[in-house]
Amino acid sequence: MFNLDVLSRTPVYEQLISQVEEFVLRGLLPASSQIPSVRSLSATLSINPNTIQKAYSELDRRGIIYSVPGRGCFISDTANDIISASRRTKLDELDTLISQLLIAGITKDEIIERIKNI
Amino acid sequence: MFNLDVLSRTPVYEQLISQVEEFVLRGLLPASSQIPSVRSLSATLSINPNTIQKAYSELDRRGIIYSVPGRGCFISDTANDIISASRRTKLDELDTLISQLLIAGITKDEIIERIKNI
Amino acid sequence: MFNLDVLSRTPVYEQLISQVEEFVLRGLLPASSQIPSVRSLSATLSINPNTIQKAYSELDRRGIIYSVPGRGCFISDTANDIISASRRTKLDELDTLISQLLIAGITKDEIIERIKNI
Amino acid sequence: MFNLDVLSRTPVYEQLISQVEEFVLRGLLPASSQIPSVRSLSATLSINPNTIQKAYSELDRRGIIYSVPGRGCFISDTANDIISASRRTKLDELDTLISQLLIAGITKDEIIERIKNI
DNA sequence: GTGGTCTAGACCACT
DNA sequence: GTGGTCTAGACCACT
Repeated sequence: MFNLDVLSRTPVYEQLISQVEEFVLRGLLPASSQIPSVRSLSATLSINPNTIQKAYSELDRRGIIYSVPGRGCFISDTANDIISASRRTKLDELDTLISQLLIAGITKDEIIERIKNI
Repeated sequence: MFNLDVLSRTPVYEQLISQVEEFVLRGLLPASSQIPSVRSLSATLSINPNTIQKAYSELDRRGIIYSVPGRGCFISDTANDIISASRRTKLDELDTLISQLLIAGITKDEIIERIKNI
Repeated sequence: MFNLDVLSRTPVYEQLISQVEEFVLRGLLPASSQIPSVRSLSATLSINPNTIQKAYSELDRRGIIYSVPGRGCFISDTANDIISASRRTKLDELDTLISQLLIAGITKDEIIERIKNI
Repeated sequence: MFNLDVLSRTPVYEQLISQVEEFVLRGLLPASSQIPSVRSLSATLSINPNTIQKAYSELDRRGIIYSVPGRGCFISDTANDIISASRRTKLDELDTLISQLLIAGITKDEIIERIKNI
């Protein structure tokens, strides 16, 4: 299900969050559906359970999943909305920031070049 | 001195702010030097004095110029530092935001495409 | 709602800013609540829309309201915090400045007399 | 000549700076006049020489005195102007800050009460 | 002369 | 309808 690269510069728990979000947006993880438990995912992916827990805690904090002690973790009803809103907000912030940079005399080409080098 | 395009989508007062900043960064407007009065610039550029005033107020608020009622407007001692720091901060914010967008599953190409269309 | 005195030495737009802040601090304008539109307030108070706009722009710049073109102006989630922090900062600056004045040989009585005459 | 109180909450070096300034403003220490050496003042006042040095360094940094290695420290030609300008600047800052506090809804009485308690 | 505030009113893009 | 920008021009206090 999940495809993590432990050698990537992007932290594994961020990769996991991204993939859960991606699955929700694509309808592969609908509201109320259960996601793998920390322990099973840890075993399947050979990832330290603390890393899985860190990703799940962040998803829970953002209201994308909710955990029921003793039962497991489930996709919330508002998950799709929250993820969509979050991306829209970040893209809006990007537009605002780019506008400010252009006003500050930094060209689009300079900005794009910088992004390519991240 | 200043070169404004009233037909541009970028507001005239923002163009003026940018150009004052640019001149400061290039050393053409050193600390303590006086910039044209609201009225004289209004006449030279054929721009309403209110528009000039709006740009000058913003520059004053940001500490780049200081205006002395009855005397005129002057480049502050800290102008260069403030402008440089502001640009650095904005570029840092850009890096942070791009990282978050990448984690959110938006690709560099999508981001660059969006920037090109601003 | 708002109570402005056009004859006061304090500019009308500053009076308006103060009163919005006061209402926020007192909980009369909670986060996300909409404030009157530029035009409606202009009509109600018989104040030019540009003056209202000036106050709203400043409140927006400070993060106390956010304006959505075409929709209206709304109290931000952080409005209360921003206003409180700003006041605390200004009082701290006052303490520092007073200390420097005392060191410079200016007495408390002279300072208080000066304040009374502002 | 100088009258320092080691028990005061105001640091001794600040007391010394204040008194040099006061003497300059009153014309008791005219331009080019020599002030006591660090060592002699340390002995006369029974103050650690480092404390005297700290005050002199600050006065030198502000252009109020200049030290000639091997000869001693002297009041600069611009001392009086610098001290006067500094006090005027601080009083201007006070006016600005008080105005902002009043706009922020804090009353003169509250400000004066706070100052009395410093 | 200078900057700062304000009125009166137009036009724009956007919801 | 909404906010944002801009023109045209008046009046103020201050240098």
